[in-house]
Amino acid sequence: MDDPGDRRMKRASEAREARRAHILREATSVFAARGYHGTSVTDLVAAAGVARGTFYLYFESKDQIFLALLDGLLLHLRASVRGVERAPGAAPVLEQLESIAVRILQTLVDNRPLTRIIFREAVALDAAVDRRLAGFYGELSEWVANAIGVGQGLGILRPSDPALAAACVLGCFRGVVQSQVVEADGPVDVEGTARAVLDLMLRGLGR
Amino acid sequence: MDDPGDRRMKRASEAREARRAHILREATSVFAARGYHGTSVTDLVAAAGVARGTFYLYFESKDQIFLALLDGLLLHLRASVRGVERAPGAAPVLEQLESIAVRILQTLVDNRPLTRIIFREAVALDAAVDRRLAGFYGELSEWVANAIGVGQGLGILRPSDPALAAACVLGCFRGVVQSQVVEADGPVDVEGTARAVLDLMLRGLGR
Amino acid sequence: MDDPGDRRMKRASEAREARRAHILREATSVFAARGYHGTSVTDLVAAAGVARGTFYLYFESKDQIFLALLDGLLLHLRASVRGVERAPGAAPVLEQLESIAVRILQTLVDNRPLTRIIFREAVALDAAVDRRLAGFYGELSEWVANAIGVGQGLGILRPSDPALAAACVLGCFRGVVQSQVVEADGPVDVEGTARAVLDLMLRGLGR
Amino acid sequence: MDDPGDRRMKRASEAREARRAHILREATSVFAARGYHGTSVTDLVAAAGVARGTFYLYFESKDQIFLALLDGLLLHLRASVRGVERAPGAAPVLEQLESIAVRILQTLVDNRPLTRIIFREAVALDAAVDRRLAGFYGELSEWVANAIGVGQGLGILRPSDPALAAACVLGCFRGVVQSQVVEADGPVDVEGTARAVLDLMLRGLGR
DNA sequence: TATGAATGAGACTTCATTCAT
DNA sequence: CATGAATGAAGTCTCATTCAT
Repeated sequence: MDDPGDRRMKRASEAREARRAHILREATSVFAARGYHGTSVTDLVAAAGVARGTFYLYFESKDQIFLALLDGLLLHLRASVRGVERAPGAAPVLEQLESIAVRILQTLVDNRPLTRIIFREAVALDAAVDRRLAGFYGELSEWVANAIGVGQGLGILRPSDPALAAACVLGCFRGVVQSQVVEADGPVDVEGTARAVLDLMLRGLGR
Repeated sequence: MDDPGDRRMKRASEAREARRAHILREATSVFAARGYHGTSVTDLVAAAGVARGTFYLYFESKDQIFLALLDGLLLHLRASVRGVERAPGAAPVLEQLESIAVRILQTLVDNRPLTRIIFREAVALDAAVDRRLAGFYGELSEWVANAIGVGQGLGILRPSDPALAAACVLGCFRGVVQSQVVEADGPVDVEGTARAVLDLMLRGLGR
Repeated sequence: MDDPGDRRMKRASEAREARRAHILREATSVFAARGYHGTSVTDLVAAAGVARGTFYLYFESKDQIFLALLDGLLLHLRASVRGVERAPGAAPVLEQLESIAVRILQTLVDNRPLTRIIFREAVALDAAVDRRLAGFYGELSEWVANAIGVGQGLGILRPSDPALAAACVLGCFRGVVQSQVVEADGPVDVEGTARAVLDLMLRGLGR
Repeated sequence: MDDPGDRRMKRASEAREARRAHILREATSVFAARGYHGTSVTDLVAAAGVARGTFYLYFESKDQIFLALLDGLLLHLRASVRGVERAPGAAPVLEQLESIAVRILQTLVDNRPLTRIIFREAVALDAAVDRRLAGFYGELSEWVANAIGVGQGLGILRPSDPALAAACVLGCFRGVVQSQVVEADGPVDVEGTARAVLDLMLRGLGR
């Protein structure tokens, strides 16, 4: 243990990781500002302050760095979504839902540039990106549909097609994120917004 | 009348219009299949079976043909959105809303390939296209927010931030279109879906 | 004689000639205003008010109409250049030279647009144009060199290399035309200028 | 000093300069052979033996490489034109004029291909090129007219319109260059020609 | 590992010329 | 003869990626 060769390798590997992270971070801003198609590799290397060749030492292609960016956000988002606990002593269901909504919204606010990229460029960039996003969205839909189903089973929610309802809920959420996070530029009242949206979805506009 | 010169001109003009329509129609498929950025003028002329130069006889540029496509859809959509009538003897408000929702949904279903492009590539296509889409979305948001405000004034809807509610409603609708029209490939129960979404938005998931 | 067929053919031929002349005349202005390369066939047909196809009924190509224009000017110029008469009773040699200079200058002034084209576009447009202009210039050089040789033989001019002197004389003339006819836009004192140039060439700047 | 980084940078910079010069040199031949308008970027890269993109690494456009070529020549020519010194002890005025003429002629002979292009394509190449050439010609005219004015003031030259005389002188010179440098292909007796032209311009053909 | 010059496929657009009507 | 829509070769320029140093 403590072999100098290992140490050197470890340090080198850390340096490598740091550089990769640096390029990725800078790329986020550039992609957010200019869009995927509006960004050239020249822009990316200029922002990161590295040579063109260096870029390809860390990322296979322009597609791949975009994919890496995307994966970073998806990782955060996945961590924000947790199953609703029904064990005795667990927090009330509504509180749980609210805290999930808050966490997701917070993650998106914290990663505003990245969120903008994804919301603006949508899909159709690349088959790989497509699959990634579609996959995540699919998971999310399923999770929401499932949660709705459970709620209906518990008698908390009224009967309706869970898949359609999930599409509605996600779309609604998406719409709010679009207007508050993507288009607007100011601070977001994460908790208030999450609560308002949930309230709207649960009780509707009517009465 | 019945001057042969006139007749010839009329026929020429018709032929011109037909050819333009043909190129436009083929372009829709190509754009839908390959995306806006993935489509080159070469693809467009190959699909339409005309020479490169011919394309430019009918459209100024790749941007312009896409804009023409988009404008066609926006025209239909705008026509689908009408103010709610409150004159005595007018149809009940809910029915009116439903019929608006049905018309919009139907238009999107009727123009599925184009709808797919727009939903998939979202914004960030082109400055001009961007402005067009953003403008339409802005109008729509305003219209919905306004309608909600009116509803609240009439005591039909409960109080809430109309802008946020509008973002929710549009997002919700968008989410449903995404899942039923863009991602799915089968026939859509336009009326049923519209009714279900409206019901959801008005009464919520709860109870 | 006076066969109606002949008459019809003649009239048709005249009409044809008139139309050709019309296109040619309009082309002169366009070429003068935009240059050879800056002029498209579209410009030419627009100026003449005929269809694209019609243009090709009268001229083989864009090159050929330019050549035709050129030939028109060269025809005029050639007519202006005559041998110096030495027969007893002929006008004094100097007077003859002056009148030649005046005639050439006048022709160029009368055909200002065309003159501009030739002076500005020079050569290198097309092998045919090249040969035409080079041929005319060669003839002119030879004629001037010959005249100088004759003058030297008569003891009117001092000895010098006639070819070099001819290049000088023509160049000098060309320079004056460039500044007075091509670049300037006002009226030209043809006689005064011709006399001044001749005087300069014969007696020099010195003393 | 002698930092390897510096050395590498210097070598790279030299290599860059060399390559640029190489492309420029080859371009001269191509332009001379095919004319400005007859030359495509494809021709230029083929002649230089570099890839399409490489060309644009060194020159902004076809216009710009031609401008660079032209600027090189104009630099030389401008350097050849100096004011006539009248300080006591300066060389006699005539000798000074002769040496200016010799230097200009020599520069043109040394850059025969480029001289040919400019004389053959004349103006109307490109707006920027046009302005450059017209500017230089204007300067030259002014300089000559001014020199003639001075000569007239000193009583060395006889009275005449300096502008017209300048046009004559430049045209004359131009004519000689055209016949000896542009059209002919053999060696040029630079000194003899310059002396002969000056003599002709000063003393005229007459007597 | 880092660099950045070089590459070349491919994008968009123009325009002289043809040909069916 | 007249027309003008159609053609397609050719032109300019960009940019993701490679590779010798």
